[in-house]
Amino acid sequence: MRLSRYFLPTLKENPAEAEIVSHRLMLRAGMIRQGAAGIYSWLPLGNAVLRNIEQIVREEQDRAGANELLMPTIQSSDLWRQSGRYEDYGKEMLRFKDRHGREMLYGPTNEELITEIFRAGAKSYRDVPAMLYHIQWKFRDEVRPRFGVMRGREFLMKDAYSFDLDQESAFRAYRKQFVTYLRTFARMGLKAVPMEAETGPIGGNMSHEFVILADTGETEIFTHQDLLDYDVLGQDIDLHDDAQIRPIVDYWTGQYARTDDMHDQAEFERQVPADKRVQRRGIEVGHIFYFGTKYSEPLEATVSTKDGDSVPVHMGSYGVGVSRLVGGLIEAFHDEAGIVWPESVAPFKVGLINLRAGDEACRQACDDLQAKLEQAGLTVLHDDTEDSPGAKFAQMDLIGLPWQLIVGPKGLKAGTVELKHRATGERDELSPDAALAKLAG
RNA sequence: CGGAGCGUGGCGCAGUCUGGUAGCGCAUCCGGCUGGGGGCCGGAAGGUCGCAGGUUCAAAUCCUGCCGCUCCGACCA
Repeated sequence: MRLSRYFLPTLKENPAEAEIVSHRLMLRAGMIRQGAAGIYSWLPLGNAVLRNIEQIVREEQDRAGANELLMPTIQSSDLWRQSGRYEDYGKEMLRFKDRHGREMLYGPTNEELITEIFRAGAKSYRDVPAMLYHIQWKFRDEVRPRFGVMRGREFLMKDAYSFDLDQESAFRAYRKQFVTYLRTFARMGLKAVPMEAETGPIGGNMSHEFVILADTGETEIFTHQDLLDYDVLGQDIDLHDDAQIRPIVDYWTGQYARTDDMHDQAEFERQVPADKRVQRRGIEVGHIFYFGTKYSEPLEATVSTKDGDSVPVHMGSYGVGVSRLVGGLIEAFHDEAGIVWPESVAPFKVGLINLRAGDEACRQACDDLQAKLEQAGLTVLHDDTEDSPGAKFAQMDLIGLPWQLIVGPKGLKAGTVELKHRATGERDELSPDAALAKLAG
């Protein structure tokens, strides 16, 4: 992609309304534009990141055997009355009427709808266990939206739902998602820690919040260093084998990991040796629940057992704040100059900078490099504009692409280009071919 | 929902107290110079001063009402 043909309205100055670093950087990097309080348009650069995150979440859900579907953003009030939540949810739920006067709502979550879908399609114990998920926009009319996309009113969320014959089977589904979450966040380069959590308005009796580490995060967490060093991606785990995932879940849940509101200093010191105690800040990006038959009973989502009895299914739900993660990732990965994307979610892998757009040799070298990088399957943002070098460096640092490939007339005469690693600041002068080999390899 | 504050060109702000025909920096456009960390010179364009009403010879400025946005708190992915 040529920068001259890419809609990237970056800002040199800080917008006044943005207080926290991720919000500020997202606005400055031209990723989002606010439409109303807590409601954002995703500009091309922001959208690219959102899609990358979404894809990682999707791949890991698929890996866990969940089936993707897509439920609507708008729901009718009927099911919500059946579950009793139409009254409970309060003003956070955006309600309105269609032209026929029917009560509609913009879905803040989907337990009712998915339960109804399952009820209609599953009748027998043979239809469980089942796990369904979708990635869809939701709306919660927060009293006070803030922190940009981290606490917006409209947000993109992955929510998965599990349906099982009994509690033990439901717990297996829960463990599967638990490990899937560890994998999902690890793939984004994040350190995520599951914390025992209050269940909140969704209800139920087992729940973990997944908190990612970020120095600017709003939550204080206390935990054991070993959890942060745990390598889940390095293991070859069969998620469908409970014997393999159970020890992992037991290990994690056996360690001290609490947020400040649940923290007990004496208990912390008792459980964690002094040199392993970690007190850091974090952001909640995922939440998993087991809630049994809370929805299946009132909505009559039952299956028949082998004996011919009809029993309500045991359910769990598993959420990931996809759009929130964009902000969360920036909170975790930024420096003075701007964003520092982990490679797995970066909007482009390489920023190709032509320092002298008017120079024929530079132009040819850059066109050639862009073509070859793209042939190698790498995404490239090629700055082919007439801006001054300083402006180009500053902008490229701001948008945080992992690699900068810098081509200037002086280097070219010497047969070299410069490869800069955004995260470490490391620079290498090497031949264009060597740079290609390093990036493509 | 309680408390605080802010709405003036795309962005950041001054001007409001003390009414007199709207200004600065950045960005944009044109020309030239420059060319490894948001460069320089010259020229240009761009604003119903959030909206409505009122006071006044005259309102960005004073008064009333409304709308929007932000921050702190309570609440949440």
